[in-house]
Amino acid sequence: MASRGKATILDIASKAGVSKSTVSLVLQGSALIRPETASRVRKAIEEVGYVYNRGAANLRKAHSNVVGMVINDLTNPFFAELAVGMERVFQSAGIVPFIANTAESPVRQGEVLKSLLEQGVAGLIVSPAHGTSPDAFEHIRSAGIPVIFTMRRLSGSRIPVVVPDNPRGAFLATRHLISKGHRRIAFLGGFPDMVVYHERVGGYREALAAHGIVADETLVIQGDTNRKGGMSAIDTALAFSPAPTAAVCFNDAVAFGAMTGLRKRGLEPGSDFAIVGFDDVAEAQHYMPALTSVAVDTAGLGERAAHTMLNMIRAGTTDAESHIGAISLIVRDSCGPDITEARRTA
Amino acid sequence: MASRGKATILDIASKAGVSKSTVSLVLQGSALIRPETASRVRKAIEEVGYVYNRGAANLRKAHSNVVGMVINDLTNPFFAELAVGMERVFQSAGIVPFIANTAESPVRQGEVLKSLLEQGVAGLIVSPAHGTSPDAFEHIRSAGIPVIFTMRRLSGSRIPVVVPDNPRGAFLATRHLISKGHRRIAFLGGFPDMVVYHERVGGYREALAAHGIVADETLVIQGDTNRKGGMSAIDTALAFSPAPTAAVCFNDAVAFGAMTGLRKRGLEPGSDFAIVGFDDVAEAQHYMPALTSVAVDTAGLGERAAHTMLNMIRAGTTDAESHIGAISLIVRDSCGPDITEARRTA
DNA sequence: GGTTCTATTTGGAACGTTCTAATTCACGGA
DNA sequence: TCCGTGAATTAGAACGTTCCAAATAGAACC
Repeated sequence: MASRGKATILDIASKAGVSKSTVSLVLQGSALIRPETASRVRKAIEEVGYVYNRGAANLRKAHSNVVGMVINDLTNPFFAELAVGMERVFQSAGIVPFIANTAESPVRQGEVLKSLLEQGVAGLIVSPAHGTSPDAFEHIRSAGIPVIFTMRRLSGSRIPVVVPDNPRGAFLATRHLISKGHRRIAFLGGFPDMVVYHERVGGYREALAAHGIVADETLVIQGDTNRKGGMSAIDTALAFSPAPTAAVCFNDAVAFGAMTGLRKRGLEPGSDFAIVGFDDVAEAQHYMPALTSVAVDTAGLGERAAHTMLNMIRAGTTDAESHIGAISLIVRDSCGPDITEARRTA
Repeated sequence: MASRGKATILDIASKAGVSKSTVSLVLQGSALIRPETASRVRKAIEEVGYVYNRGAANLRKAHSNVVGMVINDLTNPFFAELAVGMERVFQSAGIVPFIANTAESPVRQGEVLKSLLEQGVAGLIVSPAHGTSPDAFEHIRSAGIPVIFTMRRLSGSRIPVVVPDNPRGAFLATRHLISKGHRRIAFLGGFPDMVVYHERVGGYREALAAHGIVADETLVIQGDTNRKGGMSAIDTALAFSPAPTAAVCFNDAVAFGAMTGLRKRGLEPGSDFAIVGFDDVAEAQHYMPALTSVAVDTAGLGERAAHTMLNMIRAGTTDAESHIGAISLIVRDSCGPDITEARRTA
């Protein structure tokens, strides 16, 4: 049946024999109205199947209850895990996160952002698409809407950031390979126009330097930060002579790709070539061989970002402390045993 | 600087020296207003950094431009792929999909749905959480909001559905194993309160019957539809005597779990035990061994669902044809070579 | 009975759009 | 001069909420 026009606060007011103001108060759980009246109103609400019109409310209220999560690649399970961590926090604060995917396209990102803004979001948590210009966000921020970057940052931007300790992570990963006896170690994936890339490559170089190994710049191989990028990067790496015996990968996706690439050439990851990943996605521990990776506490970062956002919203500010999350190296099987002196120089 | 109150249509009207009606018309790209005036207005819009208030507009307009995608498990890359397919279609129609995750919890799903409805969505594409009661959605539908189920259906519901041909997929998968010489074939994962489960188990049974194999009901092993579920299901399966030599898995996640479980017991998937998955997620072809799986054309299903939704919105109806997507078996390495008579009866 | 409280309830003006029904203006024809 | 026409613009009433200020009803006090 469902009458075409949806029920409004007015309908339920007349049904309950009170004024619209009273209904509004009940909806907001105000202590002002008499419990008895309140329950009568609630009953009426139930009966007509009323649904609250948040758009109308936001017209009067200062801010909405939705924050946007703008994510550059939803098919990377890493971001899904991040989203899940955030949702937990937001849920209990009564605010609803809407997730939008930009598929790594700045254009798409612009559209998505526009929509979210039109919808009147209270804040934005963003992992910016590759190639984003920083202005876009400064603009939003200076309009008074809190923005947090997560996992990626834009150079020169003053927007608060929640990221893992990338340099340290890459340092630990590299040091691990060195301690296993490797000397020719490649770095696979990523592009120099991402800040994260410099952070991770920086940690890698630092570790090499700290152990007196001269970095061979040809072993730093750029590429897409997904499986495919990993497969082609490992091909490039193995073409050098002498070839590297190990690689630190930009992230786990690249690492999985690199491992597949090794197998294609008849090399077994772990025993023939050591691989370390970054992110420690759920899949890492189930892979064959299980992937040694830098764990970034994804869900924790998500929660942290969500909390920070909550505080910004409550305080009505667009400023916040950035957070650099602790990382840890999870050693599994993909680096194999220590290599012998013979192989090292082979 | 950014003055606290955001600019409205009125501000830009006075700035451009026209009425608010004119501005509104310009915003909607009406042909009524003189191009010269239009560009003057657009200039003013640009200058003040005006952002459209869709909430206010929706108060007058019939329906909004957002549809909700409610997904039961965003960490399953399968759903991310599905979402990506939908987004492509919606984007070009000027409508914005907001994604929300229910983490397989009916309670969470209820909350998410409530929010979406309050936000005034034009439609809902839902992969219902495990344990959802059908009433929840009939309710929404009878309020005039188009709902489509995707990937999963609820028994007894009249809501249109976009799903792969599950019985056929399971049939093909099972037949493939039979043709390889297997006779004791398990079915791993899923629960009988999901319609999909019955569809897939049904296809499995049908294939067995078609080849004159008596189904052993103990080999149909229920469990969670994720990696962990797969690991425990394979354990259960191998405890039987005689043990099965092959398994059809509820989905790829279960298949990956099962393969990990096999390795834990020193069995090699492919050569020692044959595995077929369902969904053919991107990872399937990169796994070791590459997973034989039933491809469901994920992106295509997503596009189909989105198109159907678009039509429903435009036609103002809550009815639509259901769509059963064609499937195909992708044969890779996880079923190994044909088994010998000797092993079959071992 | 009149006052002053307190506890509830309510009217009405926003909020930023859209949309219908005017209004205005310039022009050509009678 | 007056009228009709059509193009361009506009006033003003919605839309469904919130929230301030004000109203109402008892109860308590003198």
